[in-house]
Amino acid sequence: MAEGRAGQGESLLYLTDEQLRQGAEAMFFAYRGFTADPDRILAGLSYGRAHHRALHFIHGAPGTTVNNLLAILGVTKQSLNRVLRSLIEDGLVESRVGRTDKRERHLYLTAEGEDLERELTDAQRLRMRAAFRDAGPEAVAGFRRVLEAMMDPEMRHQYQRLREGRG
Amino acid sequence: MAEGRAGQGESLLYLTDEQLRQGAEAMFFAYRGFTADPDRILAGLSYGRAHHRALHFIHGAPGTTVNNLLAILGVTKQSLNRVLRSLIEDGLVESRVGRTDKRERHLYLTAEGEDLERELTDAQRLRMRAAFRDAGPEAVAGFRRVLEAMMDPEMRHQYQRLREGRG
DNA sequence: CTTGGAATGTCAACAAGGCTGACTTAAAAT
DNA sequence: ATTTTAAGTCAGCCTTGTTGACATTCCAAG
Repeated sequence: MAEGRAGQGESLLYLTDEQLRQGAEAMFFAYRGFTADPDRILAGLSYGRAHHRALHFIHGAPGTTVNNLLAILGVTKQSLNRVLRSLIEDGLVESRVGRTDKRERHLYLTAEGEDLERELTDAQRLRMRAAFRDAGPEAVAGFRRVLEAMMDPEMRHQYQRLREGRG
Repeated sequence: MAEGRAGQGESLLYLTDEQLRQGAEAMFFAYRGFTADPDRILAGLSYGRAHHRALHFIHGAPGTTVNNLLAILGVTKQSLNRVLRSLIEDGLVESRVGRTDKRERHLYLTAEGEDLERELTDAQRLRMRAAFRDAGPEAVAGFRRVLEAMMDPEMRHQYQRLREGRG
């Protein structure tokens, strides 16, 4: 179906069903690569991808609350809690009761937590750096533009807030 | 590729740790958007993302064998089998014994299977089409170049074989 | 004040979908 | 005839999602 419109002369060729199909497959295979390196490291420890995500975002926004993290990660609080609990028990994350609102817990990485975060992120960054270098700056800009357009609006705001929060 | 070299003065700015961090976060948020629409549909039925993947690749390569599918999906046969069994029982997938090699099972979607595949894919495509249109053809080309560079080499071959197999 | 509702976080139990290991059956290859 | 390969099954484990029930804390309305 669709396919339509391709005419026009020059090209909405990147909007054909086949192109969209290829885009979907590219997302699927690339995401596997994207998570492969940290997953390999985590397999040894008794942690999974969820722990990596928590470490990543706590590192990026120290002192964030559980609720905040919930919104970013998009999981239920019960699901996050399990992950957080093991990280806290193992001394990778510190949870401090809020001083103004004692219901809140503010989250920080310990030195040990920072170490693991760096190890995981370095593995991931190595691959991403190579991909970015191979593809070149123009491609990277396009990559980001498409990904941003693909997010749910709410997630796009989260993403942009994080960017701005770090300059 | 190439492009590289962007030059000393000019900008390897897209390779700074902060840029790579943003790239990682973009992947995370975008992948959530990417899977959100089909997930919503599947939630109602008693299927999950794994079923969608199976339907997608059987649709794209009718008659593929179980082993083939295993390689593409990158899961164990036990894991795939659970999914495949329910799809076969429910009449969405047909499994035919190979004529030249009777050990093999060749997989096809039934009419009903095609229907669900199309429903899921349409939902996903709608979002992707909008993202591609917003970002423009240049960006889409870059998007694909970066994703391809991010895949494991083995997966990149799978991806390219699929592309070629469909022109 | 006090009290009731909302926000925050915790505990328990369940399901999906990965995984490994052991084993069977049938067909093909040697 | 023996070994290897393709597929499938059974059992059991782990991670990471889910709901539901509950405790604590805060805050605002009465």
